[in-house]
Amino acid sequence: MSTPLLPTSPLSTPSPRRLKVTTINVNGIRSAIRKGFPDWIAREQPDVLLLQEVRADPMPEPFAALGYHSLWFPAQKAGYSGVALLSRQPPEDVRLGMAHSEMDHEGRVLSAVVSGVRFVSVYLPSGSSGEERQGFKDRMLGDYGAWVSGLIAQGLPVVLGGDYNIAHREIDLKNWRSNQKNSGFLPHEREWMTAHLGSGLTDTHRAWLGEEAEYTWWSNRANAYANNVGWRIDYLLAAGVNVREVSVDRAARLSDHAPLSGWVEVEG
Amino acid sequence: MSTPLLPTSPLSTPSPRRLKVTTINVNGIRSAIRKGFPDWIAREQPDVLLLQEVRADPMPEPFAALGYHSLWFPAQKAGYSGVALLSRQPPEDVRLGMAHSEMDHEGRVLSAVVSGVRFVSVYLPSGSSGEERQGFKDRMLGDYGAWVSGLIAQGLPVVLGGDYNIAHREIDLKNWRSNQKNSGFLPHEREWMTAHLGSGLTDTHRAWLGEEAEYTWWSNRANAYANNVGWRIDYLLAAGVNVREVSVDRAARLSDHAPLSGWVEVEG
DNA sequence: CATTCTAAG
DNA sequence: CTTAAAATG
Repeated sequence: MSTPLLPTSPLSTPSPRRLKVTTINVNGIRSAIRKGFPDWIAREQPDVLLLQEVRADPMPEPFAALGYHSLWFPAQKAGYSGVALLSRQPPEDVRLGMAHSEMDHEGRVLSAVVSGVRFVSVYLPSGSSGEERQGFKDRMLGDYGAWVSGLIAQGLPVVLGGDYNIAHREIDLKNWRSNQKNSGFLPHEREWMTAHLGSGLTDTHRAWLGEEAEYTWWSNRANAYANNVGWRIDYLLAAGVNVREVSVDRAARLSDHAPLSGWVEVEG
Repeated sequence: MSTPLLPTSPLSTPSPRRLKVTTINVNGIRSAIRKGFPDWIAREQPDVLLLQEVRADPMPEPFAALGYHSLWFPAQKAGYSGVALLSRQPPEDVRLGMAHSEMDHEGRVLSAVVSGVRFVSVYLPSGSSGEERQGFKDRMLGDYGAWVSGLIAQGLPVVLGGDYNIAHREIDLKNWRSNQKNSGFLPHEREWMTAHLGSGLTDTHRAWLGEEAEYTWWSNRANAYANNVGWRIDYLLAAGVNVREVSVDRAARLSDHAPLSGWVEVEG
C-alpha cells in the first residue's frame, strides 16, 4: 500500500496509488463494535472509513489500536445521528459540517482530504417518521446538493460516501411499486438524485456493477434480510476520480446496512 | 394442597391447611420472565406470590396459564415501581394502595385476603439516590408503619411480604461497618424497623432460620453476588399467624433479589 | 425490530 | 451494572 515504484519528495507522506474506501451506516457504533466491526476492519483493511449514524456520545475508540486517525462529528442531541471518518493517513483540511446550522446540529456531514482526495461522510435525513421530517429532508436535499456542487467546483477530486435515504431507480429496491408513495422512493426524491448525479458525480456502484439489483439496507422488521427485501440507499459517489472494484458486503451484518467499498485511484 | 381431611361447608371454596407464599422484587417482570420466572413458579408452586418492582405497563400475563389470579398496582410513572399479587385462589377484599396519595402514586402497596389471611405486597422507597428520596422514604416509613398497625388491629391474620430497603441488624448485611452512613442501614431506619416489628409482627425469616447471615439482595455492581456481598432487605413478616419453613432461594437468579418463601398455617 | 439515552435503583 | 421506556429510524 506504500509507493515504492515512484519517487516521492523527501517531505511528503508516502502516498498509496489507490485507497480502499468503505462507507457504512453503523446504526450505533457500539452495536457495530459488538457485532465484530473491529475484526471486519482488520480483515478488510480500508484506508478510509466513512461512518454514519454513529449515535455515540462520547465516541468509543477501539480504532486507534487498529491504526486509524479518527474524526467524529456528533449531533447536538445525544444518541442521535452523527458521522465519522477514519483514515490510515492523517486527514488534512478537516471540515466538521457544511456550514449549515440545521444539518450541522444533527451531525450529518464531515469531510477531510486524504491523499489529495476530498472524502465526505454524509447522512441525509430520513423522512419516514412523518410530514415534518419529510419537509426537513426535502429542504436539506436542496442545500446539500448545492454544497456538493460548490465542493466539486473547488477542483479537488471528491468521493462522497453515505446514507442518502433515497433509492434512485426501480432497480434500487425490491418492491418499487408499493413504495412509490413512501419516503425514500418519492418521485421528487428520485428526481433530486438524478439532478445530484448530473452535477458531475458518478454512481460508482452502478458504474462498476452494472444493472444488477443489489441492496445496502434491509429493514429490521419482518424478515427483510432473509427475504432480501432491501433498498439501495447508501452510495459511493465520485467526481474527478475513478473508483473501481465497488462491492457490497451483504454478509457482514454489522448493522441493518451493508458496508459499501471501492478502490479510489489517486495520483501516485 | 386441598383439604380432604376436614369437612367444609358446601358453599365455601376448598381451603388448604397451609399456603406457600413467596415474595420477590423482580426488578422488571419482563426481565424476570426472560430469566425463567414461569418455570420457577411451576416448580415451586407457591399459592400466593407477592411481587415488587414489576415496572411494566401494561402487566405481561403468562400467569393465568399457570393457574393464578393476578392483581397489579402500577405506579403512575411508566416503567417505575409497581407491585402485584398472584394467587391460586381468588383473592378477596382487594385493596389497591393504602389510601395514601404519595405511596399509591408510586404503586407501593397492594393487599388482598386469601384463605382468611390478609396478604400485603409492599415496596418501600429506596433512599439511595439522594437526600430528597431519603426524606421521602423517612416520611413513608412513618405512614406505612401506622397503616400496618391499623391493619393488624382489624383482627385478620396478616402476612406482609416485600422489599423494605432496610437491613435491620448488623447480621443482615455483609459490610455493616462501612454502611452505617448509607441509606438502608441508617440508625434511624434500623430503629424504625425495630419499632415496626414491635407493633406485633414476627420477622419469620429470623424466627425460622435463627441467627444465620443470609441475604436477599446483591448489587449488580462489582461482583457482589459471586462474593456474597449482600443485604437482607426483603422480609416476610406475620401477625396472628405462623409462617414455617422460611427459605431464601439464593440460586434462583430471577433478579438482583432472591425469592423468599414460607408456609403460612391457615385455619382448615 | 433495533438502537441509544434516560431515570432509577 | 441492570432495567424499562422514550425517541428515532
